[in-house]
Amino acid sequence: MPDQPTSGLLRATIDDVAREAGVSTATVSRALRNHPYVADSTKQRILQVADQLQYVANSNASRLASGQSRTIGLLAPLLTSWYTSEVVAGVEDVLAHARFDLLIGTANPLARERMFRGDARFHQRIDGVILVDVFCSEAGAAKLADLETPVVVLGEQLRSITSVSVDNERGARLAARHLIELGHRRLAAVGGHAHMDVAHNVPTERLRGFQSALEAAGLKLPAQYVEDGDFTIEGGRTAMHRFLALPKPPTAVFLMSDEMAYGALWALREAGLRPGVDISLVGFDDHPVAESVGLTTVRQPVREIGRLGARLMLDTLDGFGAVMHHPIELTLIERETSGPPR
Amino acid sequence: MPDQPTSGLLRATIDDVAREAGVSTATVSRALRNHPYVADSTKQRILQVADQLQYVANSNASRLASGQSRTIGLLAPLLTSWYTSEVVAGVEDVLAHARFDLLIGTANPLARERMFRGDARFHQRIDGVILVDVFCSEAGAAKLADLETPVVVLGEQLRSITSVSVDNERGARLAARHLIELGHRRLAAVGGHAHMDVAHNVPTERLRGFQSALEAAGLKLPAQYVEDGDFTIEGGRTAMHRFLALPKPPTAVFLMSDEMAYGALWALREAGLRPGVDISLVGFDDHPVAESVGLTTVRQPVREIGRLGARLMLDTLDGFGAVMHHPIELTLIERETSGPPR
DNA sequence: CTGAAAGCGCTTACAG
DNA sequence: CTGAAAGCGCTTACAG
Repeated sequence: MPDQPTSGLLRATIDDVAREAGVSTATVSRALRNHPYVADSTKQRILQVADQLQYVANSNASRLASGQSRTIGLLAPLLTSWYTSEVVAGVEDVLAHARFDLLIGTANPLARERMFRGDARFHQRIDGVILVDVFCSEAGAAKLADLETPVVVLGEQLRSITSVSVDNERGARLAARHLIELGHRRLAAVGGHAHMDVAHNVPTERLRGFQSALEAAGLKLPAQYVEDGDFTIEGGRTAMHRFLALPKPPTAVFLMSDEMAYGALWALREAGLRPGVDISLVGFDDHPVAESVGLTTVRQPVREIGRLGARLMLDTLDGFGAVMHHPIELTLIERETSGPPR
Repeated sequence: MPDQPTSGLLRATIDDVAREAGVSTATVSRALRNHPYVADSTKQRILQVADQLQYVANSNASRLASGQSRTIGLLAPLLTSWYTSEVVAGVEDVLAHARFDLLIGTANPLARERMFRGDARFHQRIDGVILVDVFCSEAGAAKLADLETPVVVLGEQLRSITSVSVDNERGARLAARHLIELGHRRLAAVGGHAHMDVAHNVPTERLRGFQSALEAAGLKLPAQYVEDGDFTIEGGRTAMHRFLALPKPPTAVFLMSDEMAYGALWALREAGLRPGVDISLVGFDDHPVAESVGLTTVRQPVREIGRLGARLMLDTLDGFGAVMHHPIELTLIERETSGPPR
């Protein structure tokens, strides 16, 4: 039976450990946080007593005393999308293990403004900020780099800030080339976020990549073959219906998210058309449901992106890790919704 | 320009507000937290100064001083499922607005044991616990009710503990009756979690309801018409393939989650069978993708369940809210995967 | 209705 | 390598 210097119902405090180990609380504090200059024998004894008493430092007290919040802020334009939830899950996972809290906020214009301005009251509560799909560009990144608060950007490649992103142009090219190789000549693309006040580089880059692959094959992308699908199922459905209503509909469509592709699949069913036979579809993400509907798609390891982002933030706070860009691999997964044109 | 008694870069503290308003910090603390016995004029002045200084209490300090952690624990057997993520999103939403933290844990046997035992060290860090789909039964609930820590149970109807749940038997009956009315006589069911060490009432209740509806119609549910789909896409696919391999396959299948239904849809496509024509399918949840694949399903407002659970917890902590069960409405959504048998 | 003061449980210069 | 002590920013009996 472990000794219980206080009532069995109360959590052990640092004083309990200090008393039991016959040292001061300062030494306990140092020993438990691996500070240098603690005699090895002392440290061993403290560790043992702490373990015996099942001592865990009160995080409110240690944060108050140290002035470190151990809290990371995360800003994203859309919190409810599958993509963002996955990223957040990855971030949360790593942060929780490091005993950091996560403060999530929407990247509305006000929050962005505060970020770029380096609003002290905003920063004082957090040790660092992770930006998910918040369009910065090099100009904004330069300002961010000037702040006292460490920033990690997810979804965009930046020079002056630690960032992790996929090569969107390449992903779109993968999709386009696949369809071109199958023999398609009339290709269309569905993006989104054109209406959002928060600028978004993702659809822009993907469209550029898609376009460049078409051009390389001597093909054109007419304006009526580009639609805004709002990155939602419903948006993808509407976009596909628009294509189908065209005098000369495309034979293949690239949708910049799997969710939009589900909407397109829905539209095809409504029109009595067979995906991969009458019209080919390629998505982007490899969402959990994609495999079951046979969707050909460009896979990106979303949760991994979140995990890596969190780790980079932790490294930065530890003083490790230089500012650099971390590219993430993209893979084309061929399934049943893409096939040769009729 | 607002006065800045301290450097513009530092967050205002309660002392700044007290000095500026010409009162003591005790009065500021009371005024800001709506305590009684603060003169109205004093309160107004303090509120104004606080607003001007953009004062926000340091939560570490207030939690340390008050001894209240303002943290709710959440335990669930499976954290990565869509269902749990939705519940958590609902809980988090309400809790964040109330400035409560959420501590998420897996409901593994150890954690459960600590719960039921009322382990002090576990409870000392949280103000309350929300249990999501952790099987308790009345016996376990009675023990939980004895703890000092408030508990809210989600997913099971209990007498001695505040709980919110859907009527699983009724939901399954809705699905069965719909299929029977369409003319089906050979009905099958896919559940899951039979192998989990954490007992699970959900599939049990749904199976019971399904069975009772069949019996009421003079039908039987043979053992080979019941499969464990593990509540995953892959599990649903495997289960459906087993049914199809039977000498006399069912003409309609009830899957206890939409994700399993996606797997069943996949299996049908692999077998060249048309859902709603060759075989009818009914799911459970109304997952975001369900509508786009035309899945007939029993809708439950999952995020709402999480929201309500969190609100009940907050009410309990405030001393409001009696122990009671809160039932949630279930609706059958008829779509294209269900139709008359061939 | 209000204030002086103790205390929450840690961390961290400072001195030894 | 170690300890005494101040301090982090609040809350809350206690006294008035």
